[in-house]
Amino acid sequence: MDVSFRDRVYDLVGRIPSGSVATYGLVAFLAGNPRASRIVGSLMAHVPEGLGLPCHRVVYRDGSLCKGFSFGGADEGYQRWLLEQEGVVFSVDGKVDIARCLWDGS
DNA sequence: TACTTGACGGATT
DNA sequence: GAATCCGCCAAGT
Repeated sequence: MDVSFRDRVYDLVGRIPSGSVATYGLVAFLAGNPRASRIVGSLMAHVPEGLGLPCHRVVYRDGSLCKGFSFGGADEGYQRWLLEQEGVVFSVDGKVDIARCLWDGS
């Protein structure tokens, strides 16, 4: 395969449907490296903006977001707002309800 | 070219 | 239940 792990991650993230979310670990798993979750995060932090990847749909395993790092906005509330606009459900904890909105990779 | 750091996550202590 | 360790790949220095 002449495609890098990185390219697979970009492709997968770009396929996350609106109203669903994926976790770093899930993307890493689908990309072929179940333990490379941190790599996914690292890639998201350096992903070319030109690809227009919906990075805001990628969250932690427990549904929380990266505090201090938001997508397209200066405050973390922006990412939550974006997801809510897409129909993603949030729990009372202020986290994404991944039990209901987790993308299954289809 | 080599080393270090980094949006994570699961297992272990 | 909380804290720590290890593993993975890419990008920056």
